[in-house]
Amino acid sequence: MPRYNPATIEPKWQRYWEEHRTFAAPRLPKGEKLYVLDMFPYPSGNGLHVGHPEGQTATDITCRYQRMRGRCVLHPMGWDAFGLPAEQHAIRTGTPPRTTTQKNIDTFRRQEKMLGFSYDWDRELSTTDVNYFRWTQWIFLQLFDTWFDEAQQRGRPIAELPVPDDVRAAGESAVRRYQDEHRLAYQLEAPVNWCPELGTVLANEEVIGGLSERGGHPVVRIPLRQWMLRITAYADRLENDLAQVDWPESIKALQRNWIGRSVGAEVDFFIGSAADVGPNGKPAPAAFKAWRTERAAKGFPRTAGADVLRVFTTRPDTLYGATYMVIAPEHPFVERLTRPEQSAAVRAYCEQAARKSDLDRTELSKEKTGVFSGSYAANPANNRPVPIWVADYVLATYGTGAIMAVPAHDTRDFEFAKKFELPIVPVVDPGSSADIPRDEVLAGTTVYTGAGVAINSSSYDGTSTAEFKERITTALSQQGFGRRAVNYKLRDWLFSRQHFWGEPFPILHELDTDGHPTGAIRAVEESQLPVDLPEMPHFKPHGRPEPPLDEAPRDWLYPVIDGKRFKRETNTMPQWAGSCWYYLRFLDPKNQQAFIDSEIERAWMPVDLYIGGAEHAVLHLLYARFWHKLLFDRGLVSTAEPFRKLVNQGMILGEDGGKMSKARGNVVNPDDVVAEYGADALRLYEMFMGPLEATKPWSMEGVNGVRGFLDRVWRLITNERSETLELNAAVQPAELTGEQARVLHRTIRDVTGDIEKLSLNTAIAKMMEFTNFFTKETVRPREAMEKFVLVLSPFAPHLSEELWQVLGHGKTLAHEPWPTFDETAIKEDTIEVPVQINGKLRSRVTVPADASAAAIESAARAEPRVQELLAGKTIAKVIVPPNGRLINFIVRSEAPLVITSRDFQRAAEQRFTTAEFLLEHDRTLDALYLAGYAVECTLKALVMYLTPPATMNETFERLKSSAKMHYPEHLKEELKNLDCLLPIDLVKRLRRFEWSTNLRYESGRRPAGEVRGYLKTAAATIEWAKGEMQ
RNA sequence: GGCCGAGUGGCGGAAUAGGCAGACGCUCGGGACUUAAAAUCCCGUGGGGAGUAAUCCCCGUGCGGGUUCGAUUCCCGCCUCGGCCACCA
Repeated sequence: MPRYNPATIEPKWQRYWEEHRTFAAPRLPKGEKLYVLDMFPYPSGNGLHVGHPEGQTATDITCRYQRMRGRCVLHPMGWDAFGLPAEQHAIRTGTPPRTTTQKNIDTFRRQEKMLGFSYDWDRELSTTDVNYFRWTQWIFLQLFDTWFDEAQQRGRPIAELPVPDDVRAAGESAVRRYQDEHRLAYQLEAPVNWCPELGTVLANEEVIGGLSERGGHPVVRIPLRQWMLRITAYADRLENDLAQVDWPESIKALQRNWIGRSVGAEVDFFIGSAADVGPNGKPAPAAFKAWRTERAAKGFPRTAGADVLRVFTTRPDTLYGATYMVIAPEHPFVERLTRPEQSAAVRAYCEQAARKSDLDRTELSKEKTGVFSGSYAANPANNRPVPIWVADYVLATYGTGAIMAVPAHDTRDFEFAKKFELPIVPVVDPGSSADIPRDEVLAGTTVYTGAGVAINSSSYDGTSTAEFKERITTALSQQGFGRRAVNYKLRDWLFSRQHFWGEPFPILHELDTDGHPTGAIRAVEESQLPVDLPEMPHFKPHGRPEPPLDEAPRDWLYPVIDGKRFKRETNTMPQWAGSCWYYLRFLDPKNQQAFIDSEIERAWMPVDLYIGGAEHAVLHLLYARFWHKLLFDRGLVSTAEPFRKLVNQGMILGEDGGKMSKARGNVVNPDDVVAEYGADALRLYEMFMGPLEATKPWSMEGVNGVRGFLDRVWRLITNERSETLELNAAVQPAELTGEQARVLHRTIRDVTGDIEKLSLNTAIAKMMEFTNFFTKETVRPREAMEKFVLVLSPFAPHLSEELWQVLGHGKTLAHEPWPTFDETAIKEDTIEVPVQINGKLRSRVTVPADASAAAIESAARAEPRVQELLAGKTIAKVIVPPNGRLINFIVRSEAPLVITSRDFQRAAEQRFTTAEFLLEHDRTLDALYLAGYAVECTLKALVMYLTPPATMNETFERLKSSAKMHYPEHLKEELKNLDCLLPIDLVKRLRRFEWSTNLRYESGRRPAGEVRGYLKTAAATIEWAKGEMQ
């Protein structure tokens, strides 16, 4: 009694694939290559999550399909295994992170294999393998050895960096320092986010609202020496090259947003030296004049001197409206600019700001705070002195850390100016428009941030905002006061972490004879790589920002090279490092000579399809692209972009519709699902849930549903009643009937198209339709069954392999050619064409598939029901769309309206309303006309009545005269009968009636069939209205 | 506050170069088989209405407008939900 039993079938085929190395990819592609990649998982202690197989099944289906299409497919899997949890586990239990990590990897590998993905397991790698991270270190050395040539917009070897003569003259160590300042990997003493709880420094991206992203612990800012990567140098290319990749627009937008390019101008405001400032804190006019003259002669300096406050603005056109300036509390000039009388207030403010966490700054954002420094700068546009304030709404880390404040045209400046009663001078006239209170803008009581026409701007008055920007930027640079400038939100990448469980930096710090660092650093020789992690005696945090590796054994920590003692860099790299290039290592994972063989790289790159979660939409993808561009610039890879096509899978929610989490108790474990329903059912369900990109809730009933489908497929082909595994008797070597062929070929065509579009949920629906059809067939031609099994195989590979074997095949179907379809077999002889009348579906006609528009029309006209509906009507127009999939008759009624006084009389005799009477005698059009007319009259009357100063009598007279103009004589009688004057709550009642019926009817667009429903309402309304009037 | 995305039956979702709304699945209801149950198979399942019936009609894709012979699809204006960023000058 062999029923479908995934518990035996699935391990059997997994073993087969492994033994036969069915999915091993060659060193170099044979034929057309396809590189399909999943974002490799972090092997957490919780094991695989149902979210992982979602994207992985999609890539697996693509791979299995493309293999059968003859593509040479590379599909690898590995582990992003450095990370904090293993280290924290080590601190708690003393278990070395490598041990924990290995155990987790083993669990993940078992689970991945359990799901039957067609990975080439020979290429498995982990970022924590020494053989892997030695090359991560090697790439870091490339970053260390590269500077960015702005002019050429590319990274070049540091040896090619032009060194200014004065630096060269100052000696070798000056040159080295100059080079170190220009490397893509450089050190910086910077305020960093120190999290005492985690014992580490975090990147800005890892801090959310003043708390650590992981664990939610408080974070404080302290200065510390850090490694930085100069990603900002690549900002423009990272943005521009988005144009050449096939990624979702939303992800591109996220990246652009993160890079945050904005175009504007830098402008210098003169502050002068102490000697240039008068007793009131304002620059002395003479000094300012001298400065202006000097600037006109020398131009705008590259770096701002001490005599100016440099600002960045995207609105140089509002320069005349800059009535004050603001500098960040961390700005280097704060102390200098603070006048004695303000120093207590400023110091208190800055101390308070320093204590504030990011969270506080965000939460207090509603209320602006700040303090006057006592000093002034000179506005270069109008030569007026403007006060300089210190406020934390200006960020030290963006632009120059100082702004010119234009309260009339910037919301934040406006709020600030209001609070501190600073002058507000409008310089942009918004012009008259309905939504903008122009008067208030011109009075300075409302902020306006849009474009307009310049005012209060000297000779620029009347200039449009866009033109003004251009002109003033040009003028400023001619005068030496400013220049065009571009700014980015993107900051350089803080690349060091104070963890043990990460890649050590291949960097040595030179020590003097006393064992103190000299400040000089050098790279570890390539030949000395890898720098492995030392055995650590313990993993206890020592509570200082220095990394755990500071406690490493001395022989590791203090190497001696050429008789000189060094100290190793003890920071380690962040988890992002390993994931920045793993897609390259998969191509050549065992190479001991190079990070990748360049022939192999050229042959397989780029990644053709990359699928993973949207949580990596910004950071991982930006970092990886950055590294890739560096490698590209250094001639180490052949493509400018690593990932040609990117797809983000959506999140899978718990059955309760919330995010899966232990706390909610709604986590679904793949092991359980596979044990109960099988891996094929899990795979199929995850694809059937909905579109890949959508967020979808899990449903066990849904899993059960697709399992039912697999059961039906099993019964379709095998004989479940037999003792042994054998074919169902209905499966015979028979010719396909026309309909069978149509179903088969349509299924092949649709599934093929859907896989190409990654529309996998609809692909499965098509296969279900196939199964539903053939289940009813008593003869199931073998050919159809075989082709169907091949089509199903990318989705449910285990079941398909088993059925393929039952169908008599000796080896795996993984490399069988993908079935082709025959368009002529799909074509039906006849098609059913919907017939619309006035846009409403009324009937269908069956016509030959190749029928012309004229043939469709005559067939439609011949249809009895259509004839009935068109009887007595004039066909104004017939529409048949080019594809011939529909016909629409546009008709106008020319049925004469024959409502006579006799009708009214007889209706009254039979105690009907006139409308009811007409309806009773099948004179629906007349009845509708009457009803609509009556309702319209009622409405008109209502409107007139409600319009003062009309009295009831006046209203009635007006109504009658209006009726005289538009309506036939005999209907006026009915109007009189209505005697209409209505109470207010008729409005509600009428609203429910679609009174436009009348108008539409008059224009002939309403089909007669629709009349009855309206009529009832209308008749009832009239009746009710009459009642009201008594 | 900014950017992006989404609103369709009891549920997950189909269908958009504008053309039969609700494919496929779940749920639920009915039936067949069975001593019975499970399993399986068949039928029905957006709401409302008319009819003994075959069948027919009306409404219906978040709300309000618009374009069109025809709008879930396109345009304008809102509402709601979700995601990301958030004082970026």
